[in-house]
Amino acid sequence: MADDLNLGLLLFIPYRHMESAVLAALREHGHDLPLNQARVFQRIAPGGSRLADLAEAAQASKQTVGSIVDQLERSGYVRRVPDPDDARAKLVTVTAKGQEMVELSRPVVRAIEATWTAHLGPLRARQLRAALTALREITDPYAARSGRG
Amino acid sequence: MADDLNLGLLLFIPYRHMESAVLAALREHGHDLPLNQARVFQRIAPGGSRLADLAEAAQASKQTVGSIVDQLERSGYVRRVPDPDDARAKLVTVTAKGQEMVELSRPVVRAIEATWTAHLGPLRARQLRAALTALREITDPYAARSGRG
DNA sequence: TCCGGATAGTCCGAGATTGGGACTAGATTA
DNA sequence: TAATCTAGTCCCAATCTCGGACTATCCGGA
Repeated sequence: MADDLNLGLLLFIPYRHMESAVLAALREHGHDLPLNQARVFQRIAPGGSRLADLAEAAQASKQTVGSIVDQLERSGYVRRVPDPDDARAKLVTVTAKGQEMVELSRPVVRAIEATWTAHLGPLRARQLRAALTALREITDPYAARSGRG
Repeated sequence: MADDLNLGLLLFIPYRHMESAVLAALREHGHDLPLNQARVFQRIAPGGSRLADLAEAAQASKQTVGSIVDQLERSGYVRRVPDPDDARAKLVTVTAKGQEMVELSRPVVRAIEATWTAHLGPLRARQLRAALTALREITDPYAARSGRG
């Protein structure tokens, strides 16, 4: 495995790095979000997402995601609102406090991306983003539905 | 978030895709490896890894990784051998059965990488791997130590 | 050489997490 | 209208996770 890691792990390593850094920064600002909550939270679409969609995106059961959303709701980051299109469903939406957290994370993400860009050079950094975005088309089953709102 | 996902999530999506595919393929061959076990297993260096190193790589506590290694050991995928350099330590090494699983996963990884290459074109695919490998230098705290053996 | 402090791994136990099964309410199809 | 499907929730048992404490061993200094 040493030098020739598979692309999967190669993707995971910087992902985890970014994730840890963002979570650490949020923690310093008083938002102590566990990993599982963060992973669900970041998947919420701008106009809100259904539980079942979040479960699919996070590849976890509805019960699991339901309990994570409970916690996010108790902490005030999200809210469940009725889905106007379907009375059975609810949309998990980001509250003002949740939005504040999103805003807080933005500069951290930008700073790390800047580090990466410095290391790779602007061209390769752009190419990286472009390649990953293209890859998403064939690797994100959730992508098709994520434009709600 | 919609179109302009942060690089973190952009990295995670194809990673998860690869991981699921490999695990599903292994399952079809009788190797039913849970996610947490797979994530530890894939971090074992060719010559064996210490528990503490695996814990750092997986960003989990020693106890957690210890119990995961217990399971991998019970299933016959790894073995603990004394570390010749330090009588306190043990090296977690991959057994023949574990190696078989590694071999089994190789073609699956290659197949998915081929799909990605087809989607991106050979040049961009090469660039992607190169960029990720370069990124590892500044995002993998474990990289320095991972060349054991 | 001996000793104090650091490190590798393990055991224990409590709290959190996860998901199967079953349920209600609402949608959809015939 | 009835049969069927789907969204979300409740209950509960199994599993997972990790802080704290412990033993064995290593390392550096006197």
